[in-house]
Amino acid sequence: MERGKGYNKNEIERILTDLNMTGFQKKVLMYVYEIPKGETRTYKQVAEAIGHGGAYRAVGTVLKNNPLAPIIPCHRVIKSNGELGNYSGDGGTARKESLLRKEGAIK
DNA sequence: ACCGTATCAACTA
DNA sequence: TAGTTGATACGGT
Repeated sequence: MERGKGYNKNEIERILTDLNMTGFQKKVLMYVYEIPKGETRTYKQVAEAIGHGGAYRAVGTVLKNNPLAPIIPCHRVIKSNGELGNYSGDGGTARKESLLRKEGAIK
């Protein structure tokens, strides 16, 4: 059941608040945190899901600043074109592709 | 296929 | 307060 993170949605919200994150930042991070394994979401879809439809650019800005990189599966967020986009984590976009392929989210 | 423009939020000076 | 940046999207040429 537990993947080893040991964090709950409530904990994430508490941490984000403690980091002085704005509502937009928290919405994006929490939504991405709830993306199920094997599923991928586009930046635009995430933006619309949190109520900021056209803020797909801002979504990328948030993930780039992503203070919870090891706990939030930011690698599940891709471009609307089906491309992976970019990734500021260790290994860069190559790592992102590897993770998504491993989960079966992509071919 | 390539380039330019549109749009939104956060960061820095 | 204003200017710049950025892990994008879409349309026109």
